[in-house]
Amino acid sequence: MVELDRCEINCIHDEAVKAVRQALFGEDVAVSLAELFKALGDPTRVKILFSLMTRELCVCDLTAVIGISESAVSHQLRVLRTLRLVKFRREGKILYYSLADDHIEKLFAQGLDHVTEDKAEKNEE
Amino acid sequence: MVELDRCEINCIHDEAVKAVRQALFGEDVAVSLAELFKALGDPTRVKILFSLMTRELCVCDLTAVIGISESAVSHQLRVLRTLRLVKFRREGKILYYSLADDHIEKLFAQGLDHVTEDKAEKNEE
DNA sequence: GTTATATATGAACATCTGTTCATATGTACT
DNA sequence: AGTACATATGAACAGATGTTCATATATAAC
Repeated sequence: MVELDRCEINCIHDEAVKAVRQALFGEDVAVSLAELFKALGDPTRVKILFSLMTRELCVCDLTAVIGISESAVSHQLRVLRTLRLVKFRREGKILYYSLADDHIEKLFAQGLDHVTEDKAEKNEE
Repeated sequence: MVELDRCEINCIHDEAVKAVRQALFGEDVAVSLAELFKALGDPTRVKILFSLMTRELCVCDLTAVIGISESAVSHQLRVLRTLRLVKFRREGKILYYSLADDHIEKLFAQGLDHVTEDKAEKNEE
């Protein structure tokens, strides 16, 4: 947190700023949160996660479901693994991926809520 | 949806793929969801939104709270506005921004859940 | 050991993203 | 009209991101 005791500009509501700054979580939390959402912020990864909401799948299955290269899927799975959004179990040569926990489903549900509500609101496109 | 009647590779679980493909939402929904999450996937925007969870603030306030340039804040507010995550009201020259609806708070709550749970799990860093 | 299959990974490259800087818009006041 | 202030916006540029291609693992079967 950069401690700016007073900003040059003068339209500032001092008490509000002070209060909010105190309520604001730390830089690390903001970054972690952003990383999580960023991981969810790609169509390919959204499809992967949504696919895994139905059942566990191997990399090949995901390739077939989503329709992109195995390498691309694998790379994206790594991102999701790093952020603990998916886990996997090995069975011979095949790796079965599944969702790491149920947070993702709840996040998706909330997200879909917002998206569909938007669609209804603007009523077009 | 690209209709690939059969993939060349042969580790595929046909029924699973078929079932998941049918359950999978359309390309447009995936993209919309990804766009929403992508908007939440940046530390600056996370801070802006979290700040607005406390109370409505003008651009200057946000600049002071977060500690980045007014222009940067303004650009990010545009992103958030476009995705209907924030709204604003004018009072003279000052624009007061606030959260567009309560979805964001719920999304943040879920996200924080995941992040803090992760932290506890790996128990380090 | 070799070969085949399933997946992972590194490098390369084009595209996207966020900030900065300069400039424009809109509102209030004189 | 003009000036000042709050915010928006466009261009530019560095850094991040996602895919492809080639190559490397890991397991199974021979």
